Amino acid sequence: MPAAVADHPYGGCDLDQARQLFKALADPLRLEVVQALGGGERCVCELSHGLGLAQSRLSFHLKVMREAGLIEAREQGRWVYYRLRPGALEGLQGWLGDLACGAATPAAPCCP
Amino acid sequence: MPAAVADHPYGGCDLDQARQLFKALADPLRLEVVQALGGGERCVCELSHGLGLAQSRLSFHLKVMREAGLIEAREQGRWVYYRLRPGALEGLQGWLGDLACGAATPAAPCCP
DNA sequence: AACTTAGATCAACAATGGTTGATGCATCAA
DNA sequence: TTGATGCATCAACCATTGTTGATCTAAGTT
Repeated sequence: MPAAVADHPYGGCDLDQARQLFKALADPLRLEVVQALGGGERCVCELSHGLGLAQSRLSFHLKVMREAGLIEAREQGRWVYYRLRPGALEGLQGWLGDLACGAATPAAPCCP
Repeated sequence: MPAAVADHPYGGCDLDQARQLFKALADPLRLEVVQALGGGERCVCELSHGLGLAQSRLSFHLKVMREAGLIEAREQGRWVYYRLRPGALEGLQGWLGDLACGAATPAAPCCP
């Protein structure tokens, strides 16, 4: 089997980073949160009210996304504001771009 | 809460499609397969030998990815060749791009 | 100091997802 | 037609994730 794709031709994040980010994005509730954060920074109570979520449930998912490096928090007094980590999105886009490069090559016949 | 992100400003796939693709990418084994397919079309036996996987296990993951629209199959005689669906990768890149647009906006103070 | 509110964390439970070995169904070769 | 090979599918089991309600801490308020 020929080599697949070089490691980071134009700036995609590494395999494990990508996996964690994909996992963080692989949940409907988290995607809603991510979409909300796509409009800019939001505080937890805003997200919780806006999406109608139990606080504990939201907090759990925020943690998952934070630990994956998808979002980051800014504490201010009694509130915590979350935002998307721009590097994360770029990293994933890059990773996907890296991947797409060679993907159109047809297979050599398998076992001729 | 202000509106988040418009539905498809420049060609990202829709929310549910994105979720399925992210889920399909959120597994280490599947990522290895995807990376292999990044080098072009491969037949199942090639993948199975190349990655040292039990046939049943590989077949399971190929199905997950196929059903998510991430890869597609081409049958030829006794073999089945898989490749990445280019639209899938572009769709995700677009979705991520859509998202990144407004993400830098700072939050209005939450409950002033 | 006593009270309230934002948010994190925890423990118990529920649900989803992945692995393994067996079986089935085509296709090709002899 | 018989036998072998490539791949999909199934059922049973195991592992990882998500949910819920309770509890905890740190700011703010009065």
